[in-house]
Formats: sequence, C-alpha cells, structure tokens
Amino acid sequence: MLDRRLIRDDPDKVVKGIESKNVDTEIGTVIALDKELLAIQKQSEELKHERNVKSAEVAAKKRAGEDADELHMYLKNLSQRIKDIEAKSKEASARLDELLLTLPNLPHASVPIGKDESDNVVRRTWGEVTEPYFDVLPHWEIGEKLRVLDLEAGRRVTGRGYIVLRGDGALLSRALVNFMLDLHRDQGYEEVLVPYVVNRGSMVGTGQLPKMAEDMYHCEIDDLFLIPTAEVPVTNIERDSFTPADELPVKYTAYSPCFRREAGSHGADTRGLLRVHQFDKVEMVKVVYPDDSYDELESLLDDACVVLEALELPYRVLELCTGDLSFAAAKCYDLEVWSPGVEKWLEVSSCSNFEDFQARRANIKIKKAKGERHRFVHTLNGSGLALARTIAAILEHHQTPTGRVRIPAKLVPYMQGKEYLG
RNA sequence: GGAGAGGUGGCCGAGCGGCUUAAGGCGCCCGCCUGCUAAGCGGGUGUGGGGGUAACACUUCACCGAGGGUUCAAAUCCCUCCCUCUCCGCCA
Repeated sequence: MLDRRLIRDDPDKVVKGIESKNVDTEIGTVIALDKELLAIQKQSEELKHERNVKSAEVAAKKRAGEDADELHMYLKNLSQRIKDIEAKSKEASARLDELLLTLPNLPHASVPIGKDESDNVVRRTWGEVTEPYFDVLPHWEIGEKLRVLDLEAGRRVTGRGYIVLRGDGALLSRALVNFMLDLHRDQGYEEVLVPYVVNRGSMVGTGQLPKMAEDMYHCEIDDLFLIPTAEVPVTNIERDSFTPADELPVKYTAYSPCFRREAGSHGADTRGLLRVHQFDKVEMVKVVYPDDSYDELESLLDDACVVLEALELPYRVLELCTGDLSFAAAKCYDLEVWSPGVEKWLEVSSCSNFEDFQARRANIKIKKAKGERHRFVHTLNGSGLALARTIAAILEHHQTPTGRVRIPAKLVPYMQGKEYLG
C-alpha cells in the first residue's frame, strides 16, 4: 500500500510512478477522495469535541444535583448530526481503503524505464551458452524416456498442468529441495515450515489480493487460499508485529509447493515443465531495516545465484524494467537459466524489493527508539529456486549424447550417490 | 461438533454507565544515591489520524478482540462475528 501522505503531498510523483508501470488505476479518484475524507473528518472531529466537552458538563451538573434537561436536548441533536456525518465518513473511508489496495507500488529510481519485457536489461551472464554438438532432447522427451517424468499420469490424476515425477525424478526433486535449504541455512537464513493454505488477510498483506484473485485457488467454504508462493505465509509470519531494529534483518527460507491457476496463459511455453499449476520452490524472505534494503537485494540476488552455479547451469540476470515489474515490487531481478532442449531462457527465480509496500499492508513495524516515529520494515524475497524449470534445465543442460543426464557434483550426495539418471 | 470460561497498553492485571482523557505492578528509559554490582529513591514511558512547529512544545479526534446498537455519555449495557483456554466427542 502506498503512503497516503505521499499521495497527498506529492501526487505528481505517484501518478508518474504508476504510469511508468503501465497499469490502469483510479489514482485520480484516490487523490480527490483523500481530500474529501480529510474535510469530512475535520468537521466530525469538531462536533465530537463539542460533545465531549458538553457531556462532561452534564456529568458535573448531575453530580451537583442540578438540572440538565436543556443540555440533554441540545446534545441529542448534536449526536444525531455526528451520527450522520460519521456514516458519510465511514463510507468514504471504506471506498478509499478499497482503492488504495489496488494501487501498485512505485518503481525505485534505479529501475530502467520500459513498457514490457522486451525492455528488460541483462545485467550479467554466467556460464557458457554453447551450441550443443548433438541433438538435445527437450526435457519432456528425455524425462519420459528415462521414466523420471510422467505427464500423462499427472493429467489423469488431476488435469493439464499437473505432473508426476517418478523414481529418480522424484528423488531429484527432493534432493534439490534439501540441497537448497541446506545452502540457504548456511547463508544465514532460518528454515521455516509453513502452511500451504492461508487466509484472506495474508493474501492482502503480501499484495496478491485483491488484484490477483483469479490466479488463486480458493477454498470457498473456509475462505482460504492455496499459496502461489511461500512468500505469502513466510512474510506474513511477521504480520502485525513490531521488531526491534537491532534484530533486523530477519532472514527466512522455506520450501513449499506453489499453486497457480495461470488463468489466461494457455498456449505458448506451456509444454512439459515450463508452466504448471503446481510446482515446488524454495524461497528466501528478508525483513530488513529500510536504509539497508537495496544492499540486501543485491545479497539476496547473490544468494540465489549461488544455487545455479552449484548446479552448473548457465544463467543470466535480468533487471526488470518499470513496465514488467510486478504489482508489489519496487525493483526486481529475474534469474533465467539456459535450457538447450527448448532453446529458451527459463525464469527460475525472481528477487524483489517491496520496500514498505507489503509492510504497510501487513502492518510490520520497527519498534521505535525513544522520541522517534514508527517506521515500517522493508520486505524482500527471492526464489532459490523454482523446481519445475530447474529440473527441466538439468534434464536438458546436463544431457549426454548417450541419452543420460549427469547429476551435478554438489547434488550427488543428496542423490544416494547417483551420478547419472539412466 | 457439544458445554463452559475468557479476550484491557511491551507484559501481568484492576475497572463493569460519567471523579479513568485505563488504577496498580513488571519491564524499559532518564536522573539521584551507593567506591563496582544489586537494592533504594524521584521522574518518564501505548498506537493511529488531523491541526501546529525549522524542529520541539502544544492541541484535537479515535482506539480496552472486530463490527453494529442503546444512551446526553460506553472498556463498562444489548446484538452479531472472530479468536484463545478448559472439559467432552470424533479423528490422522
């Protein structure tokens, strides 16, 4: 959520920031409604003050045994006026809150201006992207050949976009999760195991609701949602809390499955493991002191890159432009791994700084020192990594001419010593 | 799922229509005293919004789980909902 005071004091900045994100909002209405509400509240406050003073007079008279009927009549009338104006104020305030929740975060000044993904900037590339000297099979072919991936079974059990990993494929998935969690623990993150179903407040807190409602699996009878990322439960651990400044940063890592309806994204790039409705992911979340959040973003990015390097997968780091930035993000880097079978860069991680956008929604504050105003923390998160596409990349990038798949050395201890699939 | 009890400031805990714009305690901060430490003494210490200030000061409104209602006046009375605890039932 944006700071109402910022919207009031510097509307131009807010309008420009939102425009650069290339989304339609009712920012104009918000600005007007904010003014209107302030005026209503001022009026209401004055009347309430009068009521408080005069009511105290009634109490004083009664104690003195005097008659207060005249004041009674006056106050009865005053109270009715207050009630009327309060109703107006409540209505305006509810409408304003609703609209405020639909405004996206503003991009950080360092974010390149651009209208869509074609304007993203490649920050750096790691590893060699070489032309393979044999025909690399796409992951769904090599996966089915090696009996580690069973797409048909997934369709049968649930439907399109759901997959079954079997045998060493399932082991590989588990190995990756364990490897990543161990790595992030060593990087100083606290491992947490969290619910995969969350309430509405949590979804609003991290910014998935109200905007992304259609992408969410929703259990109506309990009004609970399947998480699209561990970011949601993990960040909301801190909801409605005050953290002493000297306890920051707080760093968490968590494994979770992620559920995404992917409404309206059928068609391209959906084969095999490229875009599925349920995938596993290891996530990192940081809750940090505001002044440090951009340094923390860089180190978060480094922590994610280490995973890809350990898996010996070539990747590049994209700096998202304003138009491609997600709703809640102020700045974001995507990590894309090269997959020679499909000849594509696959997004396997996204590292974002939300500044105080989520903290305002979720009410995560820093315990203030004497005489200071409360400040909100900054929150960040990054995948480290999303499994489905990582597995796709391993199946393709580490494929051998003999139709086997080499397990990266760092992963072998997690694979019961196996050095190859097949 | 059934029955009962309860939700008050960072924590404990009183208040159950107006002398509470939340008593008292703990914790925390500042000062005093004590050759260190502990104890003791004095003062301060919630959140959010508005006005005000260079910044303070100051001022005002709201907040006692959430939302509605009664009343001139609600932490206090009424209604609805949520949550926690205890006991019972069911169950992996």
